[in-house]
Amino acid sequence: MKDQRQIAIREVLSSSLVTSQDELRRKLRRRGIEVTQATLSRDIHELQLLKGPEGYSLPNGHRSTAPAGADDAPPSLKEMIDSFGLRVQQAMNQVVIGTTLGGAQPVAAALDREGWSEVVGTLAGDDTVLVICPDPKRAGEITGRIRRMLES
Amino acid sequence: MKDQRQIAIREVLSSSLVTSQDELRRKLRRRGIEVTQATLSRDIHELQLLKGPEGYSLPNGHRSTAPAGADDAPPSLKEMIDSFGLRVQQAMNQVVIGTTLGGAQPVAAALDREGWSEVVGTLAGDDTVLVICPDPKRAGEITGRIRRMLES
DNA sequence: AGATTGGCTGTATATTTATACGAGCGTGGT
DNA sequence: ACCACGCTCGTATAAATATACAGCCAATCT
Repeated sequence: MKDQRQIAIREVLSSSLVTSQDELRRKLRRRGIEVTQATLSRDIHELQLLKGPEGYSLPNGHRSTAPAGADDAPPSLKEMIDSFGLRVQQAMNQVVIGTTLGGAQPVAAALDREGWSEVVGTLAGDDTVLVICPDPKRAGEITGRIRRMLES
Repeated sequence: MKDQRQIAIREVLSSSLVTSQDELRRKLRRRGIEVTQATLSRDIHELQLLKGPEGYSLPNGHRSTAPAGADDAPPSLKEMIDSFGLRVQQAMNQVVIGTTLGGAQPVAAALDREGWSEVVGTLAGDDTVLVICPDPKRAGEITGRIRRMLES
């Protein structure tokens, strides 16, 4: 019942414009599927459909957030540094974090997530994260904070 | 007023999870922007933001409509900033441009294409472009120019 | 100047969506 | 058989979002 209905929903959406759940309900009824708006709300949630000014649409290939599967809390910076961090060093207003191979991206992402005001932006390669701070003073602040995580 | 607010909205969304317009309203208030839910509804419509089970998200750069003119002139920096740009900030002789995920590469490419003399080089990650300038003064020049594009 | 137009916003409210709760049903255990 | 559990769904309603309407302001026209 449910599976078939959800397939039908995707079919309807891929071929016509739907701007409300009630409209979707009417279109499904023409296909012989009769349900309430509440059920559609739940289906839409499960299918991870998106609603924009142009109505509902199928989940956009590129998930901007998580790969949808495992929904845990995102790992903290501390955990990332523990797992991947190797060394930190400051250079003027920049901080360079050395990581294990492949660890730079996750560390940079976790760093961004912290939302620290001393961080203007981060760039990650394969095993190096470059952190840009407004000035040397705040770069020092960040360096210390990360070094402390490394050493804990 | 409106332009600045809409930029702030994109920034908030790119860095935190927002599941309702009222939540967005509170987060904007912490940034000193105070508006009503009704206005946000209109902004969200104009920005073509999408809402899914995971909250609001930025439109996925690539407009689905009309894959028509595939090979036109390469997109201008202005267009790239409009599509992907979130924020600009200067740090000494560097300029950091925050973009939507995946937007850094195209923005950096467009920036290179401009051939500005104040730009020594660019580096792009996933959502951050680092622009290196000869000195702070010229970095300020670039920052202003890009900020103006953001706010248009 | 006074009138007119258009953009932006808030208020109030209509419309749409999400959810608390409970009923119905099939499965597996005792 | 009986019960417990889990899943699906509808009803009723809470919560969230969109919009009709009006006020305000600045720019432009007569």
